[in-house]
Amino acid sequence: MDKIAKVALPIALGKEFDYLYPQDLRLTEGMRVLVDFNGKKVIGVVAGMVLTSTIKKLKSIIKVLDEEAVLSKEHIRLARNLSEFYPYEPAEFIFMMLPAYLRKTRKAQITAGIKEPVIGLKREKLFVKGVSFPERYNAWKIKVEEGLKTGSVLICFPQISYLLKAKEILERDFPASIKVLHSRQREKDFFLSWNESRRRALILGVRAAVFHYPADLRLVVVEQENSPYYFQEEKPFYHLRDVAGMLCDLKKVSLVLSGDYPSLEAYRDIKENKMKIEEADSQEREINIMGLPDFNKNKIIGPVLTEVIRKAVQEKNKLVIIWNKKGFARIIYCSDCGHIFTCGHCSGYLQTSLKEDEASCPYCQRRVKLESICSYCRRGYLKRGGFGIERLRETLKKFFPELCIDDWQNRSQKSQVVLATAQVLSSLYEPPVFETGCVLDTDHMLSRTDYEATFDTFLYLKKLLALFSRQLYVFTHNRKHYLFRYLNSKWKDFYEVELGLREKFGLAPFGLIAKITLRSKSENNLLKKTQELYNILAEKFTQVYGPFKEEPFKLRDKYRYSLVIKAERNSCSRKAIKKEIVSFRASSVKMAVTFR
DNA sequence: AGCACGCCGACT
DNA sequence: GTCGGCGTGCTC
Repeated sequence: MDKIAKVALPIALGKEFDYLYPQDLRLTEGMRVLVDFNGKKVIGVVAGMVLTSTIKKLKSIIKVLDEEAVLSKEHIRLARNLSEFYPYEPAEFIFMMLPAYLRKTRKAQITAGIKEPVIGLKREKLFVKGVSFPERYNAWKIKVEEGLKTGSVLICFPQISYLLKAKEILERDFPASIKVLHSRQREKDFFLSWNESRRRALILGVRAAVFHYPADLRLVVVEQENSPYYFQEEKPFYHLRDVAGMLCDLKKVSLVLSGDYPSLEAYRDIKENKMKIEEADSQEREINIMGLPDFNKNKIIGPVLTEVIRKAVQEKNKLVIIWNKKGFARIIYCSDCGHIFTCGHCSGYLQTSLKEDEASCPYCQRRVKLESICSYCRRGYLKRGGFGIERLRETLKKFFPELCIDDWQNRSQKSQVVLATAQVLSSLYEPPVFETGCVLDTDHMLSRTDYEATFDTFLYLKKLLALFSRQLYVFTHNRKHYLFRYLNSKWKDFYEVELGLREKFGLAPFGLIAKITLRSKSENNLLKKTQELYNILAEKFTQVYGPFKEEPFKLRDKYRYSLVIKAERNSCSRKAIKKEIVSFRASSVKMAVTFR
């Protein structure tokens, strides 16, 4: 008698497929198999075994690729839980859990994962708040030590550079057990590291490492929990915070969130006593808010900035000016017809760097040679508009020819004024190197139209504050914005206000915001389809908004519209939205959904 | 998802 | 008449 395996395939289909296998074959869940699917040989992962099937003509498994299960039953459980939470199929998550090296028909010696019995493990959810990584690390280091006594510990970092910096510190305390998992490793190296991390390891990983956890996991630490890098920006969209939470619930192990400030999601959990907080902070310093007169909104360099620079130089303070706009000019336009140039494949404006006669598209990174006359009207010449950081530096040099002004990358002992974009934030794990900071682009951040703009600006300014040993100046034309009322009070005061607003308007972390983005090469067809979907959704949900043009509207030759559903934040809404998305099929239109 | 099949309008 | 775009159904 043959038995039947339920096989997950690397195809976004809402079900697993049944295949026969001989009874005497040693086959378990989590093993890779080669099967014939629709006339093609594909790799699948056994997601379950059954004795009967409703399908009459079953095919047999061609070949079993592993002797040892690559994934545990629990991994498959987690994939199933995730597919309840997010609008994707278990198979998509199962294949994310597989190291890329094993997505091909490679024979691999896999270490058996061990699942030691856990006796009386006390479980906790904790937020550790501290200004710098060393400060926070000192607070949760003991928990890592404890975890490693009986099993493995996973620490997630927002970026690879951050991970590598932290590794230097962690190596001093745990020299033997560190394994690293990130996307810049070669397939084979990642696989080897993954294989070695299957027992008694301290795993340092980035976002996706959460899917590669070992069976003997005892603790998950999410370092710098408020980082936007923890949200995966492409399909399947997910947030590490959610996945880590689900993983820890499933494995019944502790979760430590670590950061300078909590996300609003984490803060809500703290407030509702679902999570404890430990504050390792030293005293907070003040941010100097420099209100600017309204009449010269377009001038970046005015009397207030000039005064701040003069004062810093006089007091021999090193000054960093932050302006988060790359390059030289932000737009290129014709002096005669006024046409603003795009790359032709996206609707975003081309930008230039000082040195080049080339411009580049901020969305698709395509480089375009600039002609001397306008290719549209053939009359005008090309003009450069807007301020990128390179142009700001050139202008400042004209104002202060006697000063040594450098870019962040080229800073030296001699630099008196340094110009930087938000890249300075990636040096957050280092102690402050400059005395004074000066943020010029706060208004740009605040003018973003999404509801997270104020909160993001708060974090942006607080993070910048931590970089400077003496003071931080923030320039704004918008002095009356509620952010500035709370910037220097207790951080919780701002969180309370922000949380109150989110609750009032049904936004995250209270309401559920689903954004459905549709894209297609044909603009008319796309709008028609988007409206069709709107009508379907409007029947099922009370709050449906759109169609909205995405920014940029055209990206890599595809136009993009989005619809937004506001619903209650529960699994019921998630399921209902997922159901509608799956059943709406339109050829030539691609869809993606994000939950916030 | 990928592919085959069938319908229909456009164009040599 | 035939080419191609698009909707529909199916894959164990």
